[in-house]
Amino acid sequence: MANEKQVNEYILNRRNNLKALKDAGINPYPVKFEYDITPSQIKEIFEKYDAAQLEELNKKVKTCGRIIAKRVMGKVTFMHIFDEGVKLQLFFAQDKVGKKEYKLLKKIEVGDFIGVEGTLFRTKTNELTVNVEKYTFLAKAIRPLPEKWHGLQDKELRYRQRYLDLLTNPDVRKTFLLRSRIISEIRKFFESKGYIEVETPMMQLIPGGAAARPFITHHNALDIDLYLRIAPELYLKRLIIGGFNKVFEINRNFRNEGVDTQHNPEFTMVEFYEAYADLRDMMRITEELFTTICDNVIGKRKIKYLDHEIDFSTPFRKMTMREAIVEFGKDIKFEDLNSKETLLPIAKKLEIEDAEKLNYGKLLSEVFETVAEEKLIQPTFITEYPIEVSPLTKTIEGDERFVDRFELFVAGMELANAYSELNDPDEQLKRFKMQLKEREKGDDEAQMMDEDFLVAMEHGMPPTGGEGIGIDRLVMIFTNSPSIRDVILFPYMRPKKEEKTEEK
RNA sequence: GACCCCGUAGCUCAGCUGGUAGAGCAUCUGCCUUUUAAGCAGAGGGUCGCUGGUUCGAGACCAGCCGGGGUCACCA
Repeated sequence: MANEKQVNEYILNRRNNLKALKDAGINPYPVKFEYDITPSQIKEIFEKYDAAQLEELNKKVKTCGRIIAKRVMGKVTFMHIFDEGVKLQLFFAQDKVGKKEYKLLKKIEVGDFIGVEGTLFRTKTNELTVNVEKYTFLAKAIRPLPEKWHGLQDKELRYRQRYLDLLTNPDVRKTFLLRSRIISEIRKFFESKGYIEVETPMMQLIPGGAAARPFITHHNALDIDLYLRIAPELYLKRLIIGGFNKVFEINRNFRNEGVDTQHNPEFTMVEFYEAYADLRDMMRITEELFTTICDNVIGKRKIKYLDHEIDFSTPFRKMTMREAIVEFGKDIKFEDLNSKETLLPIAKKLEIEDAEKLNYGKLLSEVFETVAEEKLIQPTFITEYPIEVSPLTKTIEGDERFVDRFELFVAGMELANAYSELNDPDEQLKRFKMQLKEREKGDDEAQMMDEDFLVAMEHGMPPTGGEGIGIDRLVMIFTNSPSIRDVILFPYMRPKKEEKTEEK
């Protein structure tokens, strides 16, 4: 991407050095370097040896990395290379590497990759260092790296050029390492319980399983529009019907909605289903999963998140949606929550938009979100969701208005959503029809009818518990990150407008 | 989508009440055999996000646009 405007003195200098290396018969981009030890292994193994021990050991190493600092002192030069988050110092003396080789060192600069052979020793200031005898040029950088001790601060550049962020800001590297370990732990957790990992379509004819606007794409050969999935739910249930009793999927969902500190258009969920399980089982699994991550990845069950201390000790608190409204809402009584008529004045007072247009269940959810959601700091299961907002969930015995569902809240964020899955095909048809009516009323997030899914369910679906957990938000909590962008390597960014480059 | 804040050298940042641009790192030249934010001496580097406007004069003031951050709305 040689942009005319970006050809500046830095790039010119570096290109000149590149040419000088080539002229000296050096391949600036060789195929391979056979190292026998990495900088981090050197630090790990030899940090405990003192100067005298190292001298006696006379340990030869062959290692490599990216140059991040260079200090020329006449006929000796110090460099630091960086590899896998670890810094290692190199020492070059003209006497040792040879006059010609030492002179060529001038063409090697910060950002370049280098391989070295030499012996380990300690400098006067006691730093473990490679006394280089031979070096090999590994790759040339023709753009400079960001400044060395402030790192890259500009948020826009950090997100757009995450590789620079990762190189210069150690905490960022840590966050993404932790993310990787958390996902690995989640995978191990489900596998150890006999779940199998599956992959279901990302491109769907009918985007089901959640209430959200989808992205639309087009298949040219078939000349049909397809949707990027908003959830894998309906496909995972087809697998339960197909006799896989425990399945999970860790993958991306896509929702065509606003972007903020808790929402990215594509985000990662783990969704899992277990035949013959119900909502209580899902609660237990959720508690166990969170404590497993605490124990195996973080090392403790009480963690700091922003201004809060979050305590993942089990059991997590459980409240019904209505109980939460009464607890956190001012002057709201339980009796007020039983009908649209009694809810309306409360909703109006809370300035909920178009409250009179909402049905009972939506109104109740809106009131809950306004009054309680952000106050649910400690892990809390909220249960008994209204049927109107839960078209895929079984009702509670004895009260047809509510369903057997929970959402888990931590630090005021929705982290998980679980159901005793609806498996009665006639009831499911009724629920889809309810959704269609809402859609006709203008709710473009109401769910679409999926007849193929209904046919699957008509073949018989066992009682099933299912759940989805938002991995990005979970990682936010465990890495103390205030924004979802801090836990997604390449978050959504508006494309940069092309600047017209005038010819000169 | 609304509102608030931000955009100055490769990077990190100053720049007053409007008077034609500054520092540190980095780069280039020279010196230097134990430095680590190496040091010393010197040099170069800018479409002040973009486009208009006000003004004798704009990095600064005004308008619009582009990009970013945040709050709210939306997203159960």
